[in-house]
Amino acid sequence: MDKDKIKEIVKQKFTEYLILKGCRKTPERYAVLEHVYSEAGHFNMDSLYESMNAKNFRVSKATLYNTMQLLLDCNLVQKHQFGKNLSHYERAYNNDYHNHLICLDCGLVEEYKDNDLKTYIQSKKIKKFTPIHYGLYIYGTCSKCAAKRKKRNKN
Amino acid sequence: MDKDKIKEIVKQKFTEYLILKGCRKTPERYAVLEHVYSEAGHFNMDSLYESMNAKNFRVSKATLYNTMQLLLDCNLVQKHQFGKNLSHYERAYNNDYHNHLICLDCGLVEEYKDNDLKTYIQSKKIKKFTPIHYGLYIYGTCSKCAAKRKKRNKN
DNA sequence: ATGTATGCAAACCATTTGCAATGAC
DNA sequence: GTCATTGCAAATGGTTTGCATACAT
Repeated sequence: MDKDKIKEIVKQKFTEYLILKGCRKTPERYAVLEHVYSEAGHFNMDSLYESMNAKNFRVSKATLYNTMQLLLDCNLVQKHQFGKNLSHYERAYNNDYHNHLICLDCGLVEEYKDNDLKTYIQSKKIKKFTPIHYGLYIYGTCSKCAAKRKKRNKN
Repeated sequence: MDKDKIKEIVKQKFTEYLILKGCRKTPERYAVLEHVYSEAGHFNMDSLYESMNAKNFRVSKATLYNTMQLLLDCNLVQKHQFGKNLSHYERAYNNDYHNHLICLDCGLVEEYKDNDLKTYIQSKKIKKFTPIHYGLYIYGTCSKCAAKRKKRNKN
């Protein structure tokens, strides 16, 4: 789908959510949404803050966190934690579902698509629990670090 | 398998790892391993610290973190982060594989077994990546919070 | 004897919070 | 005009680090 079309739709969804919750429709909130949906893949608060600054839209970290919580609540953003205490985020609407491969040594995160798995997980019915989203994280070593590890273990 | 038998084996594995890495076999390290394998399910650093204190084995937080890193490195412990900046851990050896259901509202974490999924994921070959372990986290609302949410959204 | 591991306290750093000023309604 | 939201700076809290002491080798 067209990127502008997607932005249009998520803006609409966000507006509905803000109205539902009785929250104000501030320019800061829409700017954050706009920038989040301009990011190609994962980002963290610092990188988002920097990229918004670079595009001359200055919001405080406090507002960034506040707005991100709203976006998480209305499922327009998904949050990830890959083992470190730095949260990663990515847009959730119209973002092809993918799992994550995380290198335990260098921290590299790769996306890994598996539609069979997606279908399987989504077909599952879990009693007494209403799933909203999920994440599959596969931890291991990327090819580069696997080589380094081998070498290191010889010492 | 018998709990004492498991402790015996992991102790053995830990010893091998410490020797491989040229690390010292200190009583603190074995005490941490022992306590970790006495925990029924998930725990965090604070709860482990408390439970070790309660059993009159006092280790510093620094040593706890240091030792946990070693146990992670040799795959005797698995680390989880359920969306908050508090890491959870659980023993990894002979611990039936299970996925996690996390309630976004109250933070409750439930285990959820699915052996078909386990088999499926483990059969996957991923190029240029060597998997060591993985985690499937399903976020949503538990039955209690789903009810509360419904009510809240009416306001 | 040597140098790694420990305990303590301080430092770190992502995230949260308190509060005065701003601005959406 | 009212009160939610913002920006700033300070606080929080899990984790990490520096360093003197203890102890495994």
